[in-house]
Amino acid sequence: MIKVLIADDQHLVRGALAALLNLEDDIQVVAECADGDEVAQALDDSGAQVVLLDVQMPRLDGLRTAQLLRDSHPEVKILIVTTFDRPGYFRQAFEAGASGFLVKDSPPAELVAAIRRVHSGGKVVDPQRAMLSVETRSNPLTEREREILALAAGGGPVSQIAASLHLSAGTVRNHLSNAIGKTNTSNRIEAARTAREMGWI
Amino acid sequence: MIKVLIADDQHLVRGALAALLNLEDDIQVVAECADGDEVAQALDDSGAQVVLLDVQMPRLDGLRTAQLLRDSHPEVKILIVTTFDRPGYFRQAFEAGASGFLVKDSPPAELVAAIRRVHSGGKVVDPQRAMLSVETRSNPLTEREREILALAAGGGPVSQIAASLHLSAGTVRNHLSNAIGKTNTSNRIEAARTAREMGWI
DNA sequence: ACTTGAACATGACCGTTGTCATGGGTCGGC
DNA sequence: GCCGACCCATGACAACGGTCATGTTCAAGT
Repeated sequence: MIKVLIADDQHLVRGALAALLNLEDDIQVVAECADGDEVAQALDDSGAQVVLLDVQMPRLDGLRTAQLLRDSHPEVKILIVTTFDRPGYFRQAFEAGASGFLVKDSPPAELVAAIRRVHSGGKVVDPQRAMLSVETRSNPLTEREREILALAAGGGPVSQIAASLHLSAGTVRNHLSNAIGKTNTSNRIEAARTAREMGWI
Repeated sequence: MIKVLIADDQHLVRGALAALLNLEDDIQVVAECADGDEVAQALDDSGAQVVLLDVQMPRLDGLRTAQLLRDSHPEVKILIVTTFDRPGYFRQAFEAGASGFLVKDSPPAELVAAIRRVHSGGKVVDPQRAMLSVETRSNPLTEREREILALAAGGGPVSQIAASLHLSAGTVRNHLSNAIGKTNTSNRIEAARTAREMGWI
């Protein structure tokens, strides 16, 4: 019997997934969490062997939760589930020690198959995702551009970014302009967003 | 036995909800759709009595689907389900003829209760949502502001908006400035977004 | 009839933003 | 050593965006 913990902030989805998995003879949902920061405690109480983590959660998201569990509960297998298939999520998931990555678009059968494979020590990659990830070119942004773009994502004015980096405003604008060009966007906000989606920052 | 149709673009969520509902003795999921434009056909084939519509769907979203079903299948009860509880969704759902509105944060028991109540001819409103909806002030935007804001949402330059309305660029900017003030935002894009979320456009 | 207030339209003003041309560093290959 | 390629930094410049002050129209209230 495979003991599973489900972490998803949407109560309905959480319950529905539990119902789905409990239909399987060899799978049992032993705990549910609405946020990442409840997972560690719930793991100790329930003794789950596989953890299903949704990326989007209010306080502690799935990716950071995975990082923490990797240290505190290294024996537990982690399966990341997400609504949006951004290349950045995919990369970060495995860097955070996850054993599998699944999109919520996948058929239910794939989820149960993934849980079994992960439980037996294997890795799970949505083949469609893997293809897309390969063709995603590696980061074309320079160090400075990444740094500035990350700050620009906060929405603050250029002058503030410049001040915090001890640069002139013109320099910051220039780096942003380069980043905008490289991301095929037309302003800093879109540039920051797509860079994040591509896993470049 | 209550026959239910589920429309949700995420395969996993769809299957999980079906599993959850099929656990109930008096409820049976007879059809699943990945998009709103499949619903009418699936309804004819399955004879479902209650339709579960997710708001977010790629081609034909849940709200528009509800509008169409209201005419083509007036006897079918509609339950709108959504991830994000924007006041606009709530209002539009009932204008589109839905009998119920539920957020995916609700506990699973509330979903089955809602299906039973809707099936027996009642209306279902998440009490928490109803409160929030009442306190949402009615549309503070003027006719012109709404019109311009809707165009601005497309992201086009001011000059283009001005041309399509036969106005000067300055006038358009002025209306946008007013709308920005009324929405407590700091640029046209945010203003358009929150106006849409509030159901003002 | 007069006043008041709201919605609309317009142009001026100024800060912000993105682009460009330029120059100074560093690194690797010829 | 020399040269080209690359990254970084900077200021000039033009375009865009939001705010403001002003003027007009129209409907409601007095």
